[in-house]
Amino acid sequence: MCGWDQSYTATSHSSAMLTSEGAHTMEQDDTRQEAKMASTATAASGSDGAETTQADSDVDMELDVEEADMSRWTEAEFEDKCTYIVKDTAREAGPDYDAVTTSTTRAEMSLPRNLTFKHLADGKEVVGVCSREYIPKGTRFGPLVGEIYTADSVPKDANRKYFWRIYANDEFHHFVDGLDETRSNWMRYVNPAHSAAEQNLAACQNGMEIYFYTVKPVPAGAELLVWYCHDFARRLHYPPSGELMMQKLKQSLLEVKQQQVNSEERSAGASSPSSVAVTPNPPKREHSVLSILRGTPSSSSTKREPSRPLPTRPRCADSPERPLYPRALYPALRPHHHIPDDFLGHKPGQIGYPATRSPGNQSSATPSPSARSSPESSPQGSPSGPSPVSFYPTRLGSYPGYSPPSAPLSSSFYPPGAPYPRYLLPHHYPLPGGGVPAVGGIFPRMYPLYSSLLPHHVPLLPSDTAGRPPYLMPEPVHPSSISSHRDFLLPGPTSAFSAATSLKDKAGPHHLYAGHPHHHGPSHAPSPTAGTAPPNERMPTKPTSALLGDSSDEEAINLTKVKRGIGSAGYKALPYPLKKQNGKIKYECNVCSKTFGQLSNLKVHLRVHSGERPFKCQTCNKGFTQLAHLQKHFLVHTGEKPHECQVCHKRFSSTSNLKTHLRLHSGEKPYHCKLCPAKFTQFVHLKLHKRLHSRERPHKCSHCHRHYIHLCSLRLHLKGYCTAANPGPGGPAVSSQAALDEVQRANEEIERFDVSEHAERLEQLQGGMEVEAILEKQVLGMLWRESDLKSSHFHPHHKSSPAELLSSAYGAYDSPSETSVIKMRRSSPIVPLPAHVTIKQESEDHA
DNA sequence: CTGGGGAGGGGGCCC
DNA sequence: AGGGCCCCCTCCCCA
Repeated sequence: MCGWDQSYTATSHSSAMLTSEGAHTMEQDDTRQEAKMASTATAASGSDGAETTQADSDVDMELDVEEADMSRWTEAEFEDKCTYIVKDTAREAGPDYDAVTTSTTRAEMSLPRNLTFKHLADGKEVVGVCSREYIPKGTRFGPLVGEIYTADSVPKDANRKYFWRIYANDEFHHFVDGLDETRSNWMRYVNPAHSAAEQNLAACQNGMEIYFYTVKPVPAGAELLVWYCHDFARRLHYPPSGELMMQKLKQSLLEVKQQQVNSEERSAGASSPSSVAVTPNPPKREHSVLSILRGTPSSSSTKREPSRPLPTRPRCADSPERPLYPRALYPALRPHHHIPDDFLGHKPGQIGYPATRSPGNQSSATPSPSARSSPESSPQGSPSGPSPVSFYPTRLGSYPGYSPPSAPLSSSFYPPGAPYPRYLLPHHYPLPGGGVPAVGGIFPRMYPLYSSLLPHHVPLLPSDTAGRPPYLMPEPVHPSSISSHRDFLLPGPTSAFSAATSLKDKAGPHHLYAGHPHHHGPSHAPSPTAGTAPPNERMPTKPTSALLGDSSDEEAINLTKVKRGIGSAGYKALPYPLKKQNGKIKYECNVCSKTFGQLSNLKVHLRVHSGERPFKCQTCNKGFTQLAHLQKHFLVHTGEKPHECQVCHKRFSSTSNLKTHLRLHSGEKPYHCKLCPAKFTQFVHLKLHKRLHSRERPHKCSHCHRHYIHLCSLRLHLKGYCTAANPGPGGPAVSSQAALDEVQRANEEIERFDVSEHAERLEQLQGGMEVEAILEKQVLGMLWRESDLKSSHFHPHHKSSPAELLSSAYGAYDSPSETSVIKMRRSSPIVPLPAHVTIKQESEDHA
């Protein structure tokens, strides 16, 4: 497949000089096509395989996506099963757009809107990519964009930090270089995952492109951290996780240390730090190391580029034992650099390799940690900071050097112009002449530890590749044959992973009234002022597809559906999980698990998660998820109020508001306060009212959560109505559910009493056990009576509540006579209601 | 603080 | 499958 090739630290790929990595001819496009075909075939066999019913496929697929361990997925499975596609934000300028036209690079501009960059605290430098919103599992980002190099076209001074290898038929095909921010996309900024736990993206090669798939839901604000998918790692002989990688690295370091000892014994001609990395005449030991590591003679490997079997990773398939990141080690080049003993002394990982192996000039494919700025993964130190040893604490347990420092990032951490040389790791495969390639891509940014262990501030210079014939790719090539399905990706205004609606639906924002902010062009005609045109001229009627094909805003689409749409034979899986509830098929939302009886409802619902608002108001440019909402909204501008109250002839713009209004006439107040008799016509009013009851309640029950304003209330509660405490004498039995219900009701009544003026007055008048005894008696009496009256639940007449009883015990009951000195502020909490009135009980008990 | 209205969002049902 | 319509709920503003 491909890899993060990182061998050189040159600042750009401008040079046409061929690198040492190969003097081979470039793969032909048809090869890529073959690769894609092969990939497709693999996908078919790796996922659904045999014929299944559609329903089965759907369910299976969804189960796969939701529950499957994606770490075991093949790249084909990722391609087939992932549900969402997030496309890059389209470039604002033309194809020649670059940093000249704006201070923002293309790479930054390409960031999907559901993502955000992580910057250094004091700078603009991008050090990572975070999610802006929840991103569901199974979302695909990509493809990776960058300069395309074949083995022959790689500039000799190319900085390989951001190199990714594209393979065709298990043979190297070309590089995608994300180094140049004006030619790459945002994916270059994604940091590598240091562990499987933190990994939320899996890098895959689908066709001839690199994609990142979410392997777990990514909550808003979380940093995207990528690691190779299983296939990817396996083919590169990389560990399947960051942890294992670190084990490898550690072990490599051990070997490095050994080699260093050996080299120092026999070689006194150590190169200077700067020259070491590019020493054209590598020490002999490197040769042997390479041979050991690769299981092939380094001499041969140095002459071939990955596209050929010899030097490429695929070629290493015969030596599975090969260290995964041997190339990350090049201590021999830096005889004096120090490798912390505590680190080196660390027990090697399980995936070991012969200790005699020497890292030599091999470099690691691990990404640099440049973007790791989070507290948990921030890069260590700065080029001029403390020693690497001190920079890498032991946070990662067995990978001490791996853990990020607690020290905050400094802008100097990533010197401009110097693409994180400090964190560059040697490339995996050997270079001719033993040069030390800088690592790049994601991995080079991944292991600060590594670089920290390298000679201090030694820039990793390009290996000696002079003399190679220059080869220039005409343009970054994105094998179109591979990503043909992307042609079906259509704009989605705001979302990164819009639902898998139909292509038609995905064709673009239904942009009737105003230009979408992200759309550019003629469609952006100024919208008329509200009310200046007849409503029927501007009233939203139907979504248009005027912007169909304008992918500028498209960031997501249902991958599965797209595939089906392009005729992927045999693929029947739906992008939506199917569930059966009461014998009916339900469509379940991948994000929130909400189910819908109709697929169209789910599709509309998915806009909630995706943020897609296809229906735009031309007047105010506000977007809506549904046309009906836009239509309703439009009344704001027209002033139209189609709904009239038949009682007072007042008009309303919506039926909902009319209905609320009608309660004023009917007297219906469906929202009742549980703690007092207050009732409201609108729920929001009840909510506001409830704040009144949230005042301090100093008398807390030591057995349960209840707390009261008045001590007498607490005492009453403790008299036997605290289910957490032993029921007191006379207290209700709590052994049955019915009894529990009784107690619950009693406690509710006590609470009502507590917040009532009765409690206030009673506590002032007297108090003590005598009062409580009376109150309790009344409560018990209420409960018994209530029990007796259960059969006549809809007793038309007033039914005494505990609070009333409590009050009446002191003559405070606010009976119609209203003679008592203590009156309830309002009427009784329980009042007869018209049969047609629905009481909307509060669902939650509150303070 | 209460009460009324405006506006928007989500979802169900039917065509 | 998609669109249309409707309802319910919620939030906000203001008197």
